[in-house]
Amino acid sequence: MQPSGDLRTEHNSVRAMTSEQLSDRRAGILQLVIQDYIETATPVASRHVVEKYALPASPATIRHEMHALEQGGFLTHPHTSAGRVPSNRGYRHFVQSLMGHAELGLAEQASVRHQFFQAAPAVDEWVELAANVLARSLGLLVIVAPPHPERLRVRQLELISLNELLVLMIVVVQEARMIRQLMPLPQPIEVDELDDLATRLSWMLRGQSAPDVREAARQAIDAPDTHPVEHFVLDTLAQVLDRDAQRAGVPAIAGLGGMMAQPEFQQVPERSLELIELVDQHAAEDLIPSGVIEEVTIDGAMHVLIGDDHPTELLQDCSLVLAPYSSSTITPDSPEIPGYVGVIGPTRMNYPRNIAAARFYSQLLQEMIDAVYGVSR
Amino acid sequence: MQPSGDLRTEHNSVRAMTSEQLSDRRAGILQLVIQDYIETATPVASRHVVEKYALPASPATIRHEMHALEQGGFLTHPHTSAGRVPSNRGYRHFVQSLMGHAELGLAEQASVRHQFFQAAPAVDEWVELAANVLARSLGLLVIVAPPHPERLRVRQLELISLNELLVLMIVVVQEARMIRQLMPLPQPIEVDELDDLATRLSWMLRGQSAPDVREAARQAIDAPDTHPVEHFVLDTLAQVLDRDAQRAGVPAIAGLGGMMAQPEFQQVPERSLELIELVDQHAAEDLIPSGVIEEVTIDGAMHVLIGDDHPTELLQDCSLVLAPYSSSTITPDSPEIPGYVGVIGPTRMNYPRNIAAARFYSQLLQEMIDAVYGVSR
DNA sequence: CGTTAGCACTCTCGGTCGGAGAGTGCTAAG
DNA sequence: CTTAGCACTCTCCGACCGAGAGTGCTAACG
Repeated sequence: MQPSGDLRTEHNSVRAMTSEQLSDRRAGILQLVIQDYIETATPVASRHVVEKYALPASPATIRHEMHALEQGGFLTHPHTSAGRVPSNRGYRHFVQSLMGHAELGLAEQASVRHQFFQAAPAVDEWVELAANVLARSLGLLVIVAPPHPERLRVRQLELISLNELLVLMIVVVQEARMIRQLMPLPQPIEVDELDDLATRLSWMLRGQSAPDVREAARQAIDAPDTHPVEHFVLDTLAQVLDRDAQRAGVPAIAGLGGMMAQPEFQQVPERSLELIELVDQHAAEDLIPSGVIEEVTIDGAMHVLIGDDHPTELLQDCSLVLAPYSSSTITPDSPEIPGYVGVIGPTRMNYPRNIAAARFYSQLLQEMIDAVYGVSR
Repeated sequence: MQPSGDLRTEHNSVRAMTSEQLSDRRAGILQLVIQDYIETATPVASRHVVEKYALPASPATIRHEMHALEQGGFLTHPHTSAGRVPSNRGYRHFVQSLMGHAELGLAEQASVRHQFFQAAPAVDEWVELAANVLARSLGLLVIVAPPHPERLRVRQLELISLNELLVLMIVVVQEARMIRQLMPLPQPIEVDELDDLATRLSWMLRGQSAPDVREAARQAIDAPDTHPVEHFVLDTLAQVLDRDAQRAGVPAIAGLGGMMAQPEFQQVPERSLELIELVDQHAAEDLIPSGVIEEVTIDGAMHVLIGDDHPTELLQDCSLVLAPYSSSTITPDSPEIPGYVGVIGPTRMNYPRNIAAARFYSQLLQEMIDAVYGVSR
């Protein structure tokens, strides 16, 4: 799956706009208003926009247009005598039609790449790094998840005796992850015997996943001449494979600080508190609705959820930019749940920049993973 | 080092109190005021305390005593017509002399133990778990760090060929940690040769730490008949040992949500924001002053820092309970930096409970580590 | 001399009021 | 269609006020 330039927003099937196409000027004004509001976070007044952008029209005219835009549902104003604020619909139209396609600056791209090549070459590290760097650069909440296989398949098994009754099990799986597990034995075993067992199982299990291992464990129980520890090891291995398949996909979350510094969170303590609590508990599943993850798994396209698209009440006034990516190791017999780069911020977020950034980081992560894990022999 | 029941607070050498010993009644009132304030977070009035605790005296009398306590520096009041609030000195006296010795309830102890035995047996997991469970139970910020050796010593080395030019290096160190490192090779090497190299180096390096490995690398360069990859492997190994010694001690932080829910943070957005930012960046070193860590490394005793003991301005109105612990694997030739369980909350924290909890968790962690890693053969 | 009732005093808190400022919507003229 | 003018509305902010809460002081009492 190649991250496509294609952009999905919810509601995009609903072409409610056909009835009232926006004139060029009107669209231009909408764009200016949205850009200005994104920048200043204050309702934008007709007069302000005229002066700031040196429009060839009077405030009254602009007011007229703004009024029309409000009728169309693209703008609102918080009270009679305040400037205009984009509505969710306004943002949606902005993202779909008004805003151009942006890329991250080359200097920034280079600097980010540099940091990634400095880091230790492990997916977890990259994911963590991506979340931190991106969060810092955007000042928003960033959630980055690694792609992970649905099932892990054994590649190599090592058993290291720590003492008579304690063994360290190391499993290298096909997907180049590594799992370690301390294993207290039910009965002692000789070091030599343990080594033999490890090499034998390592051969036997190559390419197998949890269900296969379970099957092997069942057979080992029936076979008369096997060491009792063998069954125990197989059993533990199966458990560990399952457990780690779960754990492989845990996302990194960063940027709570920047997020809380956004003006929309300064005044609403109880909403802030909820959000802090979610992040504190690493509850990524509550921050990114599972429905979108499913869609993304199927179509692999970037998604932008704006405002009340969001099912969680907590994030009513927030938007989510989600850029999925997969490793190229994906094959029919080892299906994979894609990773993603998610940016969460107030609906008043810098969409062009955030979308470009999420796309760039997701592509970079994909590249990095492919470069290192892509070709296995 | 056994976590001792001994309790240190800063300033405890200063016996400024000798000049004015508190009468029994006065001390009792101080205790009531502090307990009440800890419970309610509102300034406590003379009348309130009389009614709530059915004191055999009138509000006026209590007022008199409170006045005296204020003269002595144990209480303050925020403004003329508010109840009394404990001062830092008041808290300090409370912790040192007034509050009794508390233990965690047996039911809670059992439940926590249970959770620990459920978890995967790895120090990192325990540390993470301890931070989460404790934070949730106290509703405060909790920082838990694992003890970690100053130097890592090699126990076993594995080299797993992923493809022609990419090798996964796995180092098991004496301290039962495991390090993995992906290593792009400067030139290809046969799989058999790689296996040989691994077993040979594994023997050769057993018990050695980074400086020794560096030395070995230097010798390998001079020796004429060694495969050029050998030097490269040794070099990487030395780097990795150093890097991981750093990384081994990273603390887990949890409980920001509960902390921000404390009334003292509801009204002060900019202070909250700073704190959120520190936690977001995992800046444990800014939350726990390094001076205390040093002291703790030397004397191994619990410490309680109250209010302006804290050098960081940010935590002026906070207290820190710090319970250090070490693994028993510590020997003269492998010095260890102790781990700790730290609880940070407003100075108005439940000291007896928090101290008991920190002590219990630190002892539990020590037990767990000793049970699994203590005896190595 | 310690204790207590009484009372004046002080300060916060919440609500109301009013003026300044900001923007809009409407209207009528260009 | 555009625009100047103007009335209207709503927020924001500071001032003000009264109620309530608690203290500190004083004087009387056992």
